[in-house]
Amino acid sequence: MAHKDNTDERLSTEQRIKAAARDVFHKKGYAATRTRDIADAAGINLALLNYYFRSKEKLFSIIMTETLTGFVRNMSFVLNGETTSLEQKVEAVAVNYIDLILKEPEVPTFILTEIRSNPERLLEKIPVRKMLLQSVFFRQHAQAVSTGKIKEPNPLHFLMNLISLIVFPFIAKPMLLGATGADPAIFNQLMEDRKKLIPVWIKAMMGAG
Amino acid sequence: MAHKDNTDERLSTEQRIKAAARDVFHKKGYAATRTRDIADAAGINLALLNYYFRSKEKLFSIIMTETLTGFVRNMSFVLNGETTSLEQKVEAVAVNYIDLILKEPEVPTFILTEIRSNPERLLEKIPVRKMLLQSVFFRQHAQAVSTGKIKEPNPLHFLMNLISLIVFPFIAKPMLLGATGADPAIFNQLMEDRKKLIPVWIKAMMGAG
DNA sequence: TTAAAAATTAATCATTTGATTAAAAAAATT
DNA sequence: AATTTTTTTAATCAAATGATTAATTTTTAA
Repeated sequence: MAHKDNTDERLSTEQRIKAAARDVFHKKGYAATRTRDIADAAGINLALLNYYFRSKEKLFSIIMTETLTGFVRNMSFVLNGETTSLEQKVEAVAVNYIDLILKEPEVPTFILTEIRSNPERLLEKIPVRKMLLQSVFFRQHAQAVSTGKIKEPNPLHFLMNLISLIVFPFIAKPMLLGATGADPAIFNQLMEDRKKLIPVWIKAMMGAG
Repeated sequence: MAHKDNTDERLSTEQRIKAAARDVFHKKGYAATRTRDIADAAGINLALLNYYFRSKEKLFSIIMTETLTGFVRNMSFVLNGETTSLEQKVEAVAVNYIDLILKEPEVPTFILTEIRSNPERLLEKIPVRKMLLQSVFFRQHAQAVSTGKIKEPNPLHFLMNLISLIVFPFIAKPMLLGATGADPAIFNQLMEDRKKLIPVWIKAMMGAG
């Protein structure tokens, strides 16, 4: 039986395959990915992929779970901070997520397109519901509404707006670059700017109505 | 040689195939689509697909072009209206696009994910650049900035914010429904609400800074 | 009504693709 | 050093998939 211990050799090969799989899956999605592409990217024989991970499906499942948890973990942590204000949460989410996505720009599109093809199976991997509906964030939002500091009573609009402003530009990046002729460096600078702009915008818009 | 004339029969079959292809491609994307799925959905023999459209690739290209132009045409028209104000343009874009997407909710994700795999080839099909950079919208934005009515000087932020607030919720729909447990009817109502909310929000946020 | 053209189908091909197998090489254990 | 276990590879399989072909049916035209 293979991989029980943790020799450097074994781990290194397995990790190389996972890293390659991550790259290729993120860039092309499950359906367009060929296991041979992953093997080539990892510099290993195709059979090794199945030796370590049994199947494309299983390998994908691992990558997806890790990718999802990586993206949800931080959000969950921020939204449930007991000592931070609503404003501070908005600032933290904006900065953390833009930084995170700048490092791996393909992840948002990857997640959203793969969820399209199998919503239930992917979402069951993560307890998003409880994390969200009973979050400190939602409590604080209700409080701010009752005080009159926030006009829009539905917290989903608030959260959707925040995530939309953060994430969508990355999803639309190819279109934006194609449409404007701007180069990627300019795009990155725009996203950097938004780390400070989005909290200001959110504050202004959610107080309005 | 086939299809020269326009008998109802021929047109009807060709249109059936196109309609089916549209459905399947929109729902699953190019890579995950099987030509047999399209044939089944259209109720025709697989060979007929190639008889009329030569190849999966060519059929896809037709669908993609039609889908893209359908989505860009209206935007272009609104953004270049000479007689409408900036505010009116924002209102029109919000209403038109939310209505459009409510009718075909899979299209935004379809476009954005397919553009990822081939940005140049897909964007060359449409003259977005000129339409955008020399638009009346951009002119009016610059004017509003110089007047001080709008704080953010970069029109890309303005446009990105507007499109983000409109489109992203549809892309994130599966995730949103999974995360909240809400049903699709509630989602649609939220989107309906946003037709009026987004212009208010945009006004408030872009005047801030 | 008959002949030609167009549309449709069943059968089949060739390639791609995920996966397996059997053998070889490398590493670990005794 | 010898043996067992683990890792790696080349070769191959079987199923899926896009596409074609040759024959059949339907429609159009003469």
